[in-house]
Amino acid sequence: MAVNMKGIARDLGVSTVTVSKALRNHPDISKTTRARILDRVKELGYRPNLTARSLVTGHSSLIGLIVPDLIHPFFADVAKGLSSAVRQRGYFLLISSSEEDPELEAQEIDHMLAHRLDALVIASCQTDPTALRNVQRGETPLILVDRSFKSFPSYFVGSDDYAAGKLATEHLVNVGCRRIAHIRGPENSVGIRRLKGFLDTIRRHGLAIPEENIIRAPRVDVDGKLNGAAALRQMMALPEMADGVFCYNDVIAMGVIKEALSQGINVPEDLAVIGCGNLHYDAEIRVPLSSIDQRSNQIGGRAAKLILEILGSETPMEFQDVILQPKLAARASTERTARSSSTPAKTGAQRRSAANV
Amino acid sequence: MAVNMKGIARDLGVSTVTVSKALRNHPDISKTTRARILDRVKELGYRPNLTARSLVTGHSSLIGLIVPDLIHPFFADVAKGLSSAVRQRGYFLLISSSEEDPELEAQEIDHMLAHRLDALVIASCQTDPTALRNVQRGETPLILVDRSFKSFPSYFVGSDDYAAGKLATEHLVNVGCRRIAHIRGPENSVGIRRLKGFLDTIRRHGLAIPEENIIRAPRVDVDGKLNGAAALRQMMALPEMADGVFCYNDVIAMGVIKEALSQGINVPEDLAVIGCGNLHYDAEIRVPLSSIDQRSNQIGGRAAKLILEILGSETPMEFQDVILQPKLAARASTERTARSSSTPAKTGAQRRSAANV
DNA sequence: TTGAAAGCGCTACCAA
DNA sequence: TTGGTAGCGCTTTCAA
Repeated sequence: MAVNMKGIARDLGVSTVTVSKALRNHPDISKTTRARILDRVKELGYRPNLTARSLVTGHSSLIGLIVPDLIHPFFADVAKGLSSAVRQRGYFLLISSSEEDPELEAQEIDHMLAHRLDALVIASCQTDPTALRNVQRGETPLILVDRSFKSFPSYFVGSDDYAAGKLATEHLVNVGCRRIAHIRGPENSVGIRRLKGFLDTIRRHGLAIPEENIIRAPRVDVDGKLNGAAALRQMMALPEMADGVFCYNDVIAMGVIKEALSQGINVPEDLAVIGCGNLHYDAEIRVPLSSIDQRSNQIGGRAAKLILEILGSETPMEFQDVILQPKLAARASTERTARSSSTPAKTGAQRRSAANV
Repeated sequence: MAVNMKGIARDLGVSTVTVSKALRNHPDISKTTRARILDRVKELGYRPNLTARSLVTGHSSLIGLIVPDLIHPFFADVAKGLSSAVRQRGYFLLISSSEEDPELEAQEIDHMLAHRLDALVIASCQTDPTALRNVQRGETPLILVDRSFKSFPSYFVGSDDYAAGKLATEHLVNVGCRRIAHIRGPENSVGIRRLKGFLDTIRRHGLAIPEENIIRAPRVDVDGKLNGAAALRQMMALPEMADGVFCYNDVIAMGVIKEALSQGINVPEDLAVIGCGNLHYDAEIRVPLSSIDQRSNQIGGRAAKLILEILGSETPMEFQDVILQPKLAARASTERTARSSSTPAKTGAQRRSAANV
């Protein structure tokens, strides 16, 4: 790798400029010269130093991606889609995880920008958008994915979380649930919108929502299973237990199902459960999980498309939101025939004693 | 971001050299000068251009990682471990997926090297190591993970696949299996060593291995579930069906279990099933899956440690292998009391008709 | 303690 | 069609 353009130029008795142009298929190099140069390049296994090129051209062919968790299948999906879409245009992805820590995320943003990225994609865990605002002050286009911020206009690619909440809740109503609970997510755009979709749908159907049927689960994306189980126990402690529950994500839903079964509550007969994300947990779990597919596999690709547009446009482009429509994926965990809401419900206590027989 | 050292130097009436030194805590800058500079830097939100720095220093603070699949939980684990370990030292990860395509992998290697990485980590899908040999000819340290190559010495971090095969098979023997099948993986170091661990263990116990009990599954890491199901049907077609099976990975094992249950074969009573990888599929599947934990969460961290050693060492370091020892994770899919091998076995045909009753 | 000069490997610009 | 010159933003070296 110690070989550089100067060396090749010297070997062939041409100038570095000629080599440079030949390598980039510049039209004003003669066929024979180009051939000579390419031959030598191949012979030496030479590759132009992209660091040097970046310094001159001002673009790095690097796109940054910061996600809260690299292992989470949703973000892995996003990363994969983004990576494969930009690869074809010669970009690489600089990936980093914020571990759901706003402070760490801010540091990583700062560090990434020092690498002079051509674009920065973030599924941000910030509670307020100050750090992101700083990015926008610079010259690196910022694309938010999954999570956005009120009163912070930006490019955004994500799914319609309000619609997700609506779809899930509507589905529970359709299969006959009348006392529907929601295990809600964090105080970010995603959690808030899913909750709103839930509430509006419940209201539209004239159903009641006792305050205590909205359950708050901490750290939903990390300890989901444990939190789901805990949330279920919380639900059972209520005087009138729900007959359906919309869970913020699939992992929580799985925790709910597991705990329900071990407490003698039948899913879906006693409790219909639906998650959100549709993240490959479908097939082998004991009760295949109904979920809302939020198109995680498309988000990366759409973000890539948006980035390429932004980078290709001469004049500054206006911010835009790309909102993907979620889709119901109904499976066994909500598969029951609609029954009348007049069926008297067992209380949590009743259920528990039934389970202990 | 249009701000650079020259600007700061001009503003403060010092030279760029002074600014540069102050930023890197060079000892020979006076306290007051340094303070003045750092103040101004903070005021402007200035960050040194790492591209320019790289060009001069010759190192990029970039580490490349190429894996066959970004979504595969094993590689996601590796990526996460690697990323978090090198982050603290100021490195970023340039990540790319080869999609299990050797040609594409070779291209990506080439492209990555053009970015003048400080190290390159690959879970390679090459069938022969020529492309990797080319990397070693250059100056970028190459670290293989998960998969290695015979007669290609290099730095390597992975788990002991022979031991994994041995552990899994030993466990099946211990729970009473006597006709043990293996759904084998690809013709790479991982597949071959797990197979060898399997074969040696079977032999050591004086058990028979009819040729047809070693089943070959294509594309094990992509269509695992389908292939697992197909492999099970293949097993059922044999005159004497196995009573235990060691599957190359967890996803195949899940496919086997699913198909077995739907064919009326009880797991683990009729067929004990063990996978390999221990990749978070444990809890909610119908029959919790026994597996071999291959320490995927440690591989990235160990690779990082090795890289930092290599980069820190003045003299060229010798190649070394870091081999992590796998561990049995026994769960329900192999949980049966050892029974005598004299129990007559149903044939696949008999089982099938039983299932159709 | 500070800074002038040189140069990392490449590309842009303009002249030949 | 070719190439000399300048310079991207920084660090290194060495002289002041």
